[in-house]
Amino acid sequence: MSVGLPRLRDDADTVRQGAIAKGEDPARVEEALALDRQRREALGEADGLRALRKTLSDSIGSTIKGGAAPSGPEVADLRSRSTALGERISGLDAIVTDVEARLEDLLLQIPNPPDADVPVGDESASIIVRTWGEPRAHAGADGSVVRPHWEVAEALGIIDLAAGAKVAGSGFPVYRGAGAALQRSLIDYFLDLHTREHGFTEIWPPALVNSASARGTGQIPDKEDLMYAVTRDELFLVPTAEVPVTNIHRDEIIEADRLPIRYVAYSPCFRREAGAAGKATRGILRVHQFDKVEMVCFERPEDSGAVLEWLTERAEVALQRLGLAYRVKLMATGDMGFTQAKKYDLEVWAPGVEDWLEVSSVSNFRDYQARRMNIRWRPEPGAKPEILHTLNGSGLALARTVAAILEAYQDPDGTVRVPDVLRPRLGDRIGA
RNA sequence: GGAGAGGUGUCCGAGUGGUUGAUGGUGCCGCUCUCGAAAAGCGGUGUGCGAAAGCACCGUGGGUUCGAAUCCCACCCUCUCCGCCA
Repeated sequence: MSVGLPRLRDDADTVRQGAIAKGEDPARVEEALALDRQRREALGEADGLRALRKTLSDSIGSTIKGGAAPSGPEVADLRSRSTALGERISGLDAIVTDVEARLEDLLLQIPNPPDADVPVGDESASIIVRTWGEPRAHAGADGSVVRPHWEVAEALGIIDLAAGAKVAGSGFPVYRGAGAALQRSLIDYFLDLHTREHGFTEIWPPALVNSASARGTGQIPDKEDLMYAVTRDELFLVPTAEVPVTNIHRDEIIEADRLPIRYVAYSPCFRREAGAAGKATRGILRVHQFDKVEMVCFERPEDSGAVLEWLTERAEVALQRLGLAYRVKLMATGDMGFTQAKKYDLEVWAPGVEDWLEVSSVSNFRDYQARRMNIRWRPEPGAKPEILHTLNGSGLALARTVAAILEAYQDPDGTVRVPDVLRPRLGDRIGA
């Protein structure tokens, strides 16, 4: 992903301000502009020399055809001049290659400027834009308390962390019985919701991707440590379905009548999450493998702003149908990451751990991601292709949603009521 | 995993070292003809960089050469047959 060179040249100030707002170094903008000038200079000179060489080579051809001896003095002279040009050209090419590599590297370090309506500041500047539902209190009127999901799950025998640790390692939960069925049901319910009611096309993607795809969505180079790698085959386990699904259209030109393209995909997600254990990682709050249904949109540039709102609402519908209280947070510049122009997080209330858990992140990348992947569209037949806009959002991530269900639907006797929409699939109660 | 065939423009398909960015067909756009359509005819029609001239791009990356879509090497992918498996 990267900021486009034309924008960098024409609108350097916005890019610079955006970098500052996101806490990145704005000096990279000037460095990139300088490298861009260097590149164009060397490229221009090399192109001129190439044109000259082409003329010379052509005249060698026509001289020989005209009857001159291929090894005669006339031809030999042309040849040596052409060789000399070739040497100068390869010298310039080496410069261009080097400058381009440095430029590309530098562009990767310039963040996507945030939209104008994104609050500037660190985490504390993020805004809760709305809240839905009534958060259940941790303690009931009768003095009972809602237990954290790992206690409930263990008592019911539906999540077995120890078994997962034995067969794979810490952070790889085993779901058992009704727990496993709950996973399957949620995936199935979310996919049905988004395909039947929201018009998405279902995709079942590969769970491993090659390095070109990992590069396309920006996991390489900056977030490479996040992924599990199968080095023997140069493949990576997907950290999110965003990676395989967005890459479907890498290096394509899409005709206008095919837009928008909206995919929804389930995939397991694998994340190394090298980091500390603690309160935020207990139970299944932060694991190495979890399941997620992801929505990915390819849009006309003029639509992406409105589609971000729409996409956020699609994720909200999933939480509403499950009857889980949640809040929508508009992320501030310092809290939103490198590649997004605007991002909402959905946080569900978990009364057992007494915390809001992030279960969905919905982002508009504008042209940043699509440029990196070279995904374009043609506004009209015959028109010049333009970079399109991409967005994605979880709809939803399972592990934390499951944690919220186990806590919000918990009864004092230790059993868990099944949310209405899942009852046709699961029955009325887990643990009864 | 083994053997063979092949990767060229929207698609099909020519092209084995010198005006080939690439013949031809097809698709698409425009015009002519027609009441209209079809048919027919004529013209146009790739992408990137560049202010432009121009340069680059024939799976990818190297190499040979004055000059490579064309020759050499490595890799990737697709298809067919065999093997193996869910």
